[in-house]
Amino acid sequence: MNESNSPSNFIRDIINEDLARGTHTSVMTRFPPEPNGYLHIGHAKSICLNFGLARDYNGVCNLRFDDTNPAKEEVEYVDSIKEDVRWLGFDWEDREYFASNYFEQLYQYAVHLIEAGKAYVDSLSAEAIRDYRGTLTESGRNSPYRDRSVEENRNLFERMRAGEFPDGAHVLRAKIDMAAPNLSLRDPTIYRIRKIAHHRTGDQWCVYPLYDFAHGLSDSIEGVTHSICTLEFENNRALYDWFLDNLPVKNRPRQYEFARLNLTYTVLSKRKLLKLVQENIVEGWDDPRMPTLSGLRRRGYTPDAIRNFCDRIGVAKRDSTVDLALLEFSIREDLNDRAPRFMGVLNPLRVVIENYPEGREETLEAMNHPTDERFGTREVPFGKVLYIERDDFREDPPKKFFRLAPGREVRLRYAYFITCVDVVKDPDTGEVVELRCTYDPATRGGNAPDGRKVKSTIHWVAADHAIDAEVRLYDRLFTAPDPEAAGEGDFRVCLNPQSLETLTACKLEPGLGQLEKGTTVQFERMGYFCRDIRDDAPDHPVFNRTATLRDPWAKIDRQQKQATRATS
RNA sequence: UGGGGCGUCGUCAAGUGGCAAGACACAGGGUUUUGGUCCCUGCAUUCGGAGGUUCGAAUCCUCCCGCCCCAGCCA
Repeated sequence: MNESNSPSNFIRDIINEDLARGTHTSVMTRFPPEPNGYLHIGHAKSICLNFGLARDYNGVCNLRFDDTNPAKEEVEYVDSIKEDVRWLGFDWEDREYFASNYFEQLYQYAVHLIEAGKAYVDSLSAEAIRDYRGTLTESGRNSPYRDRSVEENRNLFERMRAGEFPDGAHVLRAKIDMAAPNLSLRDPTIYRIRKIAHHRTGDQWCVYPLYDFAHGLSDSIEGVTHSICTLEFENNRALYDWFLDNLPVKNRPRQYEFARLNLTYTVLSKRKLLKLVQENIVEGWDDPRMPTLSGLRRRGYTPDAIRNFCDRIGVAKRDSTVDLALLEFSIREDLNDRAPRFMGVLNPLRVVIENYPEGREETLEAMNHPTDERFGTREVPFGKVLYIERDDFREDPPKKFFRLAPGREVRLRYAYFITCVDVVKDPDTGEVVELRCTYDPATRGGNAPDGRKVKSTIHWVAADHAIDAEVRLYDRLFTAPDPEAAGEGDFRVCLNPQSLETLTACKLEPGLGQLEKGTTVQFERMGYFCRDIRDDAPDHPVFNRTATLRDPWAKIDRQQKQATRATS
């Protein structure tokens, strides 16, 4: 039955059993976002779970917008949600539903409850209702309006719908048990008056159902079999069941809860993400530092990488926090296979090849992928003046530094061996501004006929053909593994000041000029970079760093620097 | 102090009475015209703790400890 390579989990166990026992003959799930924000990587977990289950069990998964609160919801969000789910690779076909489609049916269900003496109109204020609810350890008290007659309740509820009362004047409550130890059973509110236009139903309604009432019944209306939500709804399950038990429903869905995704160095709550956007801490919902799907997309993440990540993290009931390194691993793994290689110099250092003939130019052949020849090859221009990465040269090379240094020979990738013969510095600042090198013409293409080896191969770009570009180096948004805890409510105290470093003087090999927006490539030795879809212009290429490559040298370098700091 | 959940490697996570999968991370080594990729190797005598049942327990029982969720007319 399970034909995918998605790992098993407790929900699959339940479905297997339901199918084996004949409780269900088919599976229907649903992804039920509230259109009040953009989707993030945590939603991706839910999407992959729900759509993945439908796919593997030959069932279907509906997309249903849980739009019962007109005060918070907007069409902008429904549009972005659809785009993101589609981008992730899932298809809800014609099953695009809205809880608001069921408002009339839901209203009738509420009337049914009233007529059965199981719901009443309460006229207590919000504060009074809270007061009457009791506490975690003390039971609540019945509202003085709890025993209104069916007639009176029906009449009042009709007039609520008709708009006769202002917001807050009355609510409809389920009559359950004010002494229930489970607070969600203490006569929960199921309808409130909200004289606000709804993004889909306009001003057709001024009473709106609450989540607990609308959700399970919407599941039932659609024929959902397994309604999967996150752990914080476990207490609500009793209420979910109560409505289904007390109303004449045709289908009987069951709710199951799994642990929501937490990621280190990341916040994943819509409220907090909204705050990052509203306070301009980031540049929008699709800022490449955001864990939103639109942000990850703009960063250069692929749907495959995200889906693989979701498969790897599993589905269970215990609260957990996944290491951000696993997400990074997933994108590197995917991009390693599919990203064509190029050379790009981020922090250029000018190099003049002294023995290379003045005015001469040649093109060299480079592989577009080191192990997959289907990517083919390309020509890269070479000349007397080049740029190399500033980090690839050290005047006083520390131990284990294999790259260029005075007197040292390295290989220019796909080109020649060069040796540094002189260092030119700015007379005022002492800054290295140029390297004078010699090349060995016999090493064209990168191999020495005499078999001699070099310890390092570095990337380069020919000065005369380089294109100028802006490159944005992104890093984690927070410095603390748990930004929520670290900030004690204010996660802004642990914002990473280096989460964005903009480099404006980058030199890229000419082939990169034609690269389509939104495509991700590897700048050899530097990482994966995605051509920006928003700020890029023909005369102003912009690249976003998707991820760095694994970089053992960076670690060694850091350790060495720490060691010298400790001894001095 | 009420109710609902959860505790297996640094982080995720299999395991459902027969003797601790896998992944990431980490640490070594090999290959390499990316200090990338790839390939080897190592990494829980132990499953929150203590008792008990059993020939045998992470799995069953008892007690204890810890963590999460619930007092919106939010979802």
